[in-house]
Amino acid sequence: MGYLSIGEMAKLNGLSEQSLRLYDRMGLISPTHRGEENGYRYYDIRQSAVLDIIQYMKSLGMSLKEISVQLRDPDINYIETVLRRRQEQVDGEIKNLKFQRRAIERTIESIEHYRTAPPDGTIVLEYIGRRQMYLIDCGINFYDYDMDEYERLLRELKDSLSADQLPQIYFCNAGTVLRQENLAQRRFYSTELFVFVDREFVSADLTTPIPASNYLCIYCDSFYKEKEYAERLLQEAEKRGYRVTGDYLCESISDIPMVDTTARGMFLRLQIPVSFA
Amino acid sequence: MGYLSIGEMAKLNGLSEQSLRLYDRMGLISPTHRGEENGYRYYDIRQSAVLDIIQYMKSLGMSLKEISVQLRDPDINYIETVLRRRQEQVDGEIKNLKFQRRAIERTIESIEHYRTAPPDGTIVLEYIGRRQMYLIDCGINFYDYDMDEYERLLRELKDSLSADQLPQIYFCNAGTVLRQENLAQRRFYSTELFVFVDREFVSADLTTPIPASNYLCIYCDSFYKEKEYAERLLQEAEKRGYRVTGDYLCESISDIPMVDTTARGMFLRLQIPVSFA
DNA sequence: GTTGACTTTATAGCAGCTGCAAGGTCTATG
DNA sequence: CATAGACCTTGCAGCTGCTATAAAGTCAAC
Repeated sequence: MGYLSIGEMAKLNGLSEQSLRLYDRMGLISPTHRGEENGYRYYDIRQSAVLDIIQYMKSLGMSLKEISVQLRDPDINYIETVLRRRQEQVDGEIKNLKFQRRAIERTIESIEHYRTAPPDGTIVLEYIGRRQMYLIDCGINFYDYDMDEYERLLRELKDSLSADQLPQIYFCNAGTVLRQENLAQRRFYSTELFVFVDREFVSADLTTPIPASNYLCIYCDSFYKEKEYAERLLQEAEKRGYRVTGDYLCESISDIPMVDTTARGMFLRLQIPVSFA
Repeated sequence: MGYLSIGEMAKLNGLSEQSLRLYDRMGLISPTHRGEENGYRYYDIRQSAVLDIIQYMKSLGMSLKEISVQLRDPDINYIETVLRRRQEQVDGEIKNLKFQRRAIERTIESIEHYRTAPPDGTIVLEYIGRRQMYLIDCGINFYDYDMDEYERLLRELKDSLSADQLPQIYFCNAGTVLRQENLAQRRFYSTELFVFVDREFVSADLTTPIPASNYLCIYCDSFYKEKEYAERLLQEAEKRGYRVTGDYLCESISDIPMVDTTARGMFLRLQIPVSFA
């Protein structure tokens, strides 16, 4: 009495007939009976318990092969090991997803910023809140080189990020620092690259805080105009009677959507913190 | 000057040569040059920017095909849509993983419980803290039927769980309730199945709280001994002069590791809440 | 006896790679 | 100049956990 055909068993347990056949072939679970004449698979409803276990083990990230080994020769210690391994893995995945979640927010904000950004060459005064940067010193003055070398240095930044277990995703918001004293003397010398990161996600000893301030900013759509525009920025600050209060930043805005398949699409916001006095 | 071979490009960007060749074939990114004679791929380091974008898009869950479309004909609005879609997806995944994380903890506890559990037939008094159960009324008195029907009802519970968007993973901790008044009259009539769930993860209106209490418990290794053991439990309570203060529960412990490939491996803890007086 | 729902096996495909084989090429050293 | 060893090319097979399809056989109901 009461055997279930493959279709009934599948429906009852919410999986496909194909999966049941696959599990049979892989030795996870075979029907208790086979039709003598027709070769049909007939399952006992109690085998649902095995399907539950299979499902559970799958959710633990075990492969079908591993599962079949466990079903054949169950080892509770092994299961416990898998559970603990999986627990750590899940913790890691949660952390990653939280990173990613934040990075996506950041990109959306960045796109909005890009959309509303003034055209190339515009100078504006903006208040920018407190930020946190992840900084590396690459030991090479990139102003002496061109785009190629800059790309090479970006790779270094990228490697450094991943060495510190930070998600690559922050990488879309990179930039460079020019120290206040160098800028004052029009000396384009800098070896420092950064990405902006989140204070709440990245440990404090890896990051450098940038205080909130009013910034005099100029928007720029090419890597090659940077020096010229920076000069304009300084002149404008002087004209307006602002005092420069910190380091100059060259921030790349919305790197991602600016796709140019031969080179990095650039939209930069060059900025210097200023006070009025 | 300075073209990169496929190996250099791969190393620089932390992916395999095979992947670069795949991306070429799929039309995501082709080397700017090809060796005339030897057919070698030569990349421009600036193409790293494209690889960054590809990586970013991949992390957004886009397929290589979608990515190639976007690279060919970028649409910032589409990107934003993908970003928002991905954001929701990430939120869902985080929620799921938190569920899973908790369920794994629960299973590990369950295994530990199983390891230290007394042998079949032992009666002990245990304090059990507050619990939360997800309960369904299946409308059928399962004491009138055997294991087959019980399996069928478990499937119903399972469907109900997934209809309420709860993870199947809780399913490993199922059990049945017998109301106090029925037990008192030795009337084995119950239509209620449950799984234990977490208060913090499952909305309150889906769950029923079980207060903390001392429970007189008997451990049982077979479905078929339940009635007999429940009777023993009642007699023991009487002998010790305890008063039954609530519903009887039949809780299955560590369902998962008890693998018997023909039927559900059972280890039950039958329990009645009692007070002394 | 026919219809239509079911079953069987076998085979191919998916995505995003990895790995291998067979063959050609580059560069450095002897 | 020869040769070794690192590199490159294409093409094909394989991985996982399915899904989809085809061709053929079976069952239950009318």
